[in-house]
Amino acid sequence: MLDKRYDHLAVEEGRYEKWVEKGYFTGGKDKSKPPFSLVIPPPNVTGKLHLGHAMDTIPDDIVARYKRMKGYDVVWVPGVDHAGIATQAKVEARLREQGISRYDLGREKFLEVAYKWKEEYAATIHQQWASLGLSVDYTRERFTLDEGLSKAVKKVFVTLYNEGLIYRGERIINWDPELRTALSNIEVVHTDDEGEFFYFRYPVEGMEPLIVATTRPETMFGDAAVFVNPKDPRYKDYIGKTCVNPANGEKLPIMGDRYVDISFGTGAMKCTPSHDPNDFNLAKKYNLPFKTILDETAHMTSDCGKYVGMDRYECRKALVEDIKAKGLLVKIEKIVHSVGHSERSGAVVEPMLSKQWFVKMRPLAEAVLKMMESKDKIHFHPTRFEKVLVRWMKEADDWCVSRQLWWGHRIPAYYNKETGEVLVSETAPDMDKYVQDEDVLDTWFSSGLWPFATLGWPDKTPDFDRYFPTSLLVTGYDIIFFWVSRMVFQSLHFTRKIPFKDVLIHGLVRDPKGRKMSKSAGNGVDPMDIIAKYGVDALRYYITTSSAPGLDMRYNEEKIAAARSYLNKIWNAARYVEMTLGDDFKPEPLSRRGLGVLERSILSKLARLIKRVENKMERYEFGAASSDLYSFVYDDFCGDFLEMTKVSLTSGGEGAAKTKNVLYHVLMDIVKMIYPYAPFVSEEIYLSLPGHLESLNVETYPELPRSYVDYRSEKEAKVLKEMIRDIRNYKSKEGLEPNAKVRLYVAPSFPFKSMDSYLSRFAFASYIGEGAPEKKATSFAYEGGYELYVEEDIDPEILKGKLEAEKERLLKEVERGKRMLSNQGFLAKAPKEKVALEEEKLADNERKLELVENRLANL
RNA sequence: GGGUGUUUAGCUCAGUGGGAGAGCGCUUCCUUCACACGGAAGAGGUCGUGGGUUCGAAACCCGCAACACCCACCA
Repeated sequence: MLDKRYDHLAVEEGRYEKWVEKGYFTGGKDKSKPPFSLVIPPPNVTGKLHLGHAMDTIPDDIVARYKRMKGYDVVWVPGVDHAGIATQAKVEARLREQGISRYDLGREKFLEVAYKWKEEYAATIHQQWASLGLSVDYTRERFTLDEGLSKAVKKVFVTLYNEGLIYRGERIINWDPELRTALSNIEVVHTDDEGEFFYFRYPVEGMEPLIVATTRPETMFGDAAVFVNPKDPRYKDYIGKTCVNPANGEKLPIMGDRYVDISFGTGAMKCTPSHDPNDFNLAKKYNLPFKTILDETAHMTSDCGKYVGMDRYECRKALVEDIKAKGLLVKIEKIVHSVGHSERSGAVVEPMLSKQWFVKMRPLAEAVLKMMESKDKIHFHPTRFEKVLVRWMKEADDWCVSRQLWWGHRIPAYYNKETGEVLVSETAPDMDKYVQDEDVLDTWFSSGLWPFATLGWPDKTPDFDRYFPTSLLVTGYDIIFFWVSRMVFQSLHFTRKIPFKDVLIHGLVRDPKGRKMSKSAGNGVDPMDIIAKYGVDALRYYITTSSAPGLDMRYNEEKIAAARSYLNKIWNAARYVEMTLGDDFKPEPLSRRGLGVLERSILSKLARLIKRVENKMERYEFGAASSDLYSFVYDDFCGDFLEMTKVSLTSGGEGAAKTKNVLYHVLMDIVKMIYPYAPFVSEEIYLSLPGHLESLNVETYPELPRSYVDYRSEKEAKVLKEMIRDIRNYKSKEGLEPNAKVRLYVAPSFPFKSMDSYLSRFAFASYIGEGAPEKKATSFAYEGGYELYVEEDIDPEILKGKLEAEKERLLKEVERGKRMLSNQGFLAKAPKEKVALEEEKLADNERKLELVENRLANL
């Protein structure tokens, strides 16, 4: 028997561990079932899970649990991501607190520390998966740095290299001077920062000085030229001349190129080939010299004269002062411009000329574009996110994959110590002769292999054969570029298959004011706190039902409380059913034979509900599915059926037994349908009901044949409900006590006459009769087309007012119906069923109107 | 400079080519034997704005506005 209160702590306690022990989440036990597979978006081993992880994993879990019930062999692969740069940054920060740098430790020692860190956080993540109730298959758990993934990474790197799709080259890359590593373009976050625009005078022999504006004076030591637009009349005569660099007195050629925007700044632009991607291109075009003037920590190199060793900003300040002293500073303007920051360290990214490894994107991207135009494309939900993938694939530049980090997959490239010859190989060569590349790969390089490498690729494993491509991926729109795109092209290239058939995209959880949640802003919410306070089932329900797919949601604690109230409602309904059934209840198979109207009605609604919910679950529309279920639970089941059945139950006998059986089956089906959302509380209820299996985890999804659909019974039940409501309303408005006795007469044609016991119990309407009412009674006409006569006297004025209002309403309805039905366009073009429906409504309203008018006339 | 999304009840948000919805909040009433994490009744909305398509538009199309986000090398 259930406790009086739904206590989420008691309900959740120890349950998950039991499920895992029983192996309910282990896939592949029954290969006769169709496979359904997913991979978890592997969380970074950088810290605790946040609400974003809940958004990733709870929908996965709902689908996994639903699919198991629907008879699929579900495999959900869990795992964690080493998260190269993010983790290394954290580990280094922790070391720094102890006054140690990674260089003090050296590579090997540092990796030991990092592995310990990984173990620590992986343990936390496991705990939190348990708290969230994720039905992942731990027998298949993976880690991006484990042996299998490492093998896959090497294989992919070497193959791409041999195919000419990975190359090593000197390019302008984004350099994080704090973490001292290269970054890919998408790891750079641009923000509009306030800065200064410095206007300097560049002396030109025999002419007016050229005024050049820059936001980055310190890079002037690396300048190779000054450019103007050849179409710019102001500077026509300058092209071909030389000017003097105010920073170091060196002569710079003045050159013309149409790249220069005449309207921007002064129309004259300095060119720093080694520290700006555009300048790099210009320098290549005109064969200008490259000079690197910043080191890996963004301090000035020896090419910068007396400024050597200064930090870039220190240098900027000092240099501007010096130029000002020389009288070559024209002015300083405040500007807001876009500045690139490292996604991880926040440091201002320095564009630097550097030798790095790149993945050649065009051929790989083209394959994705072709796939997305084919019949076998990946289906995104909502579909608009397909455009995000496609756009990025159209624009993707070559991907810089080498990182000057230690935590990650070391690049399988080896350099001959003597000749410098490059050898790229899955197996290490003779290390006496060769030295391995120091760098590791971008963490997304391995994440990009996740769906197939976790299933065994490059080996031909039974899992890979059976479960790949995976069925569904759930992730946020913010990592379509980072992750989804990489998985897609790697998968297409190496397995010739898409990595997943469906992608369900979710939005971000924001704070109540709509701001992004972040640690620094201190507005984050720890899901574990929510779970402690409201229970994980409430959190799961909230996460999956409180917004439309793909849209951001604002964190709203009230909704979590509401979710909890809902679960509490189901809990108490179950408690009532249990109490009602009694100890000796034995569930019988359902049958429609001998059921009363209310039973037939609730089963009819249930049959239709199951279909609707199922359709929505199949389309991953959890919000829509649960709102159907919600109104069934609240209104149809708790509000109407539970209340009404109190009548037939108290009457005892055959009818009561049948009602009990229906109560039991409807509740069971509700519990099964709520299970994917709220597995803990539903399991508790399920196990307390008779006729259960060992766990809901091995149950099947509810089914109720179409033959249970019975609109007539639904209508009859509805009329009963309306009559009760009307009578109660009526009494309340007339100032009668709720239990005032009233008498009912219905017309001989009234179709639903089997309701007297219900009316008596819920409306104290003691009698249903036919024919002419007693003379002294006061009458009122109601929506359902019946009449009520009350024995007590009623103020005729109040009654009149009420009738007038009703008449008013009905007149409008009738008018609307008539207007529609006299519209030739409507009659000609609207669907037949719609027209018929309107005709029926009109007739109904006209009949009611007549009743009301008669009443008024007789007052 | 491109692109996307949002705009619906006081708040947070669903919804969808055929009569405006939920939760919370608010008003009135009720601790009656599942549940006060409850029940009953109720107030509250020109569905951002201007056009168009349609028999019919809050929904579809076009423009506009506000807000949010993404992409892009404006020195």
